[in-house]
Amino acid sequence: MTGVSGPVTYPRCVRLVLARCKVDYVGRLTAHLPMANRLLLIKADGSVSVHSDDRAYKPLNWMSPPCWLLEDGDVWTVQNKAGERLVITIDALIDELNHDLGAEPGLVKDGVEAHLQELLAEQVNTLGAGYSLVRREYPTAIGPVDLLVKDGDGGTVAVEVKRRGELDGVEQLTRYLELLNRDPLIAPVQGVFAAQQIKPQAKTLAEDRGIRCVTLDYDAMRGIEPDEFRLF
Amino acid sequence: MTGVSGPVTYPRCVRLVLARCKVDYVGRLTAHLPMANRLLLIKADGSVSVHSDDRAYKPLNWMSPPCWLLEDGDVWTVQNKAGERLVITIDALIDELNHDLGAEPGLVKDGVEAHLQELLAEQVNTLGAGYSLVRREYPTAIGPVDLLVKDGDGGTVAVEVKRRGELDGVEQLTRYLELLNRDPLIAPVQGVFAAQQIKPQAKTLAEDRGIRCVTLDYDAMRGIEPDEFRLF
DNA sequence: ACGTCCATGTCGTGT
DNA sequence: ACACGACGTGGACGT
Repeated sequence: MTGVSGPVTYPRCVRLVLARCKVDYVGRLTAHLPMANRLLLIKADGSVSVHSDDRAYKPLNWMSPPCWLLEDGDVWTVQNKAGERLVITIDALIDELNHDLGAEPGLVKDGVEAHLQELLAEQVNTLGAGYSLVRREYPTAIGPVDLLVKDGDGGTVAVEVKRRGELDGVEQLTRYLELLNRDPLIAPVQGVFAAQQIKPQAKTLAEDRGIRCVTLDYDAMRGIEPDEFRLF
Repeated sequence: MTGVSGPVTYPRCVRLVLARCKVDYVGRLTAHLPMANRLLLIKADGSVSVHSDDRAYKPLNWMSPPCWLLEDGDVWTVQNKAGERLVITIDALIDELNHDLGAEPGLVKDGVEAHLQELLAEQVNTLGAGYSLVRREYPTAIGPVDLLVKDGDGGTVAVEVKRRGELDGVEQLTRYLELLNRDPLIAPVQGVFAAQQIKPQAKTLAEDRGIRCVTLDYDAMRGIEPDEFRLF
């Protein structure tokens, strides 16, 4: 009805609306939803998502924060700074539920790539006798190498760590190796592709390029003391 | 042409539950959510997702269909065939809302990569005078090349079409070119990287590898008749 | 079932 | 702001 201007504070409330509506999105692409019953989920972060009763957790349409919802009668317009627009036209409200959920303590994860890398950094001799860590996230012009290590003979080795080893990871390591091997101060650099699971194509491509593949056992690694402690 | 997924009828209801709960996921990784108020969204497709009041449309935890929800008192266990488990322990139910949304007519999209590829296939002379289409999705052992075309001199050209041109796309085209150029019947094959927007690094890498970069204007292409019609 | 690739990917991190 | 890489990526499509 009336235009809203100035700073908008979101109610600390999740808002669930069941409504018969149609939706149009114009942004990175254009998309249209014909009139039908849907769930509109408006979160305290300002996000709006339009759900049907399928597609798992993915909405049919959505707008991510930061964005702004303007309710003008039965036309709800959600817009972001980039000019993307989500226009929801309400034909009929079916039901609505609001509630303040309070603070979210946060999700705790274990077993992501960072943990693998951390464990392998502590246990580089998993890769071979006499191996030692130079550093994690070794910086290069095209991004950091997961682990830079020395083998038993003092040769340099670049290690790419993945949970799941696929083609992309091999390409990534290949780019690093190309770059590192152009530097006469550090060349020659060998490559190691280390992952919990390595897809056959990735293994083939890697070995075709002279990259050694190592399969990691996260549970075993988690149970093993760091290299330093094992010296005693 | 249009991304229409036909209407699907589900017999059940969307179920919205506000509850104080804790959640544990054990599967591809392990994750834990301490006790707090959350939105549980159970869809007719069987999916379960646990939302806080932020994170845009992404749930904190979820299980995708096909999966099965077992409610045993205040302990809800969702499980899939791979043995991944989501255990939701309910401390208190706050509110609940159920409704049969009925059939979803389906989302219609316009402007995805497939449309770009389709338009460029009709207008290959955008790439150069005398260019002609051999075929879309030209099959190779490592996947289909978006467009295979002939240039004005009868030389073969492999085209990779992207909405946004990034490094991955260049790597992808490079793999195709390597493979195609090993086949004496078709070699030499030139590469063209065509996208609505090409990132500077992708452009640099592509041109370093002798791949030509072409920026596409989707709106303009949509307004242009196919090559065949323009011959008259 | 596996491989490949697109996605309004989203999200964090470092520059 | 941009670039880069991880993600329980998810999902579609082809073999």
